[in-house]
Amino acid sequence: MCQGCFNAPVQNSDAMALTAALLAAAGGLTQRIHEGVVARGFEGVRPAHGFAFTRLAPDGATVTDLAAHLGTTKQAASQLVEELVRKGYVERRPHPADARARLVVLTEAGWACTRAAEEAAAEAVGAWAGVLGEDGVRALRDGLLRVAPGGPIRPAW
Amino acid sequence: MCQGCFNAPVQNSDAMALTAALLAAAGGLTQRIHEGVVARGFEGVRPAHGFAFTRLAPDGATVTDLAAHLGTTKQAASQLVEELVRKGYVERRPHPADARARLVVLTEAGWACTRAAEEAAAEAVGAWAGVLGEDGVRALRDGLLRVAPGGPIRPAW
DNA sequence: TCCTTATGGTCAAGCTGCTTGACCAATGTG
DNA sequence: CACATTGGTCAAGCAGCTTGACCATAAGGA
Repeated sequence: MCQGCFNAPVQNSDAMALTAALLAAAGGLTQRIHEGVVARGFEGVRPAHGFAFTRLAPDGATVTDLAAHLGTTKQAASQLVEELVRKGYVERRPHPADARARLVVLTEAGWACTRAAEEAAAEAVGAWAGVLGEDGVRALRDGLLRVAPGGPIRPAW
Repeated sequence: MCQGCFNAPVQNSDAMALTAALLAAAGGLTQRIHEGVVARGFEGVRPAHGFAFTRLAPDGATVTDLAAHLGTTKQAASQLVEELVRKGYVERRPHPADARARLVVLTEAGWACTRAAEEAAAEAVGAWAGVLGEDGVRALRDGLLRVAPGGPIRPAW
């Protein structure tokens, strides 16, 4: 075993504990948000759709933009958009400045779903505030932001 | 929009920021551990295998145990074990107390890979200590542990 | 201008990891 | 000793993604 790592200030077992806690928290939070969205009446949506919504929300985006945001191929992004169109959450509009491109924008249902996800997230995080307190949650968020500034938007494993 | 949520102490946008930071941190850390494991010469391993290793490490486990740990069907767990057997990381031994069951245990290569993952995790978390300090990392870990005690081991989305 | 290259998007085929369903061997329970 | 239960595998199918090919528009240079 690498002596440097073995003798590092942060012990291996601690690192694994942090990793496990991080994965558990992320997985649990994602799950709760998803359940909250479903409970609010939005069916046929997966967490992956939420990652797409965060990119589409402000002013829409092209399929290529979305693919870059999600870290997938543009074919995969196109299929995801097609699915969201079928389900009524987004629609394709002609791009105002490029006849090749198509601007994908949220429909009213898409906006409603996005708001539902925000509510569900606030609810789940609110439960955390009951354990850590408002300050604790803020500290957690700030620590994570400082530590993962450029992390992947769509964790895939 | 739900007024209760809108007026909640933790604002929706804050909740989404925390969620994004959490996902980015988890995704980034997983990615770095994976890269560290690959850099140490272990090929053909995916993060999902690491989740399996953490269950098999102490004394081995049955396929059914593993399936429960990973949150999948036992068929999926069986296929994963088959793959790990092919790659030399685990082996199936007869179960000492039940002739139906088979005990899946790590081989020497499996142990080496587990140690490599621990080293890579310690390395990645060590980099975080450079930003947050030792105390900051500890606080982060403790906060996460308090907030996600029973979260899923294998985040899937 | 025309030709060439780059870019946005889709269609089609294939692969991988998982699921459901069926089944067998061994266990335990009355 | 029947009979339901449990551990495990085989087989088929599905969902989400990838690679490869292709078309339409755009951008840039001679």
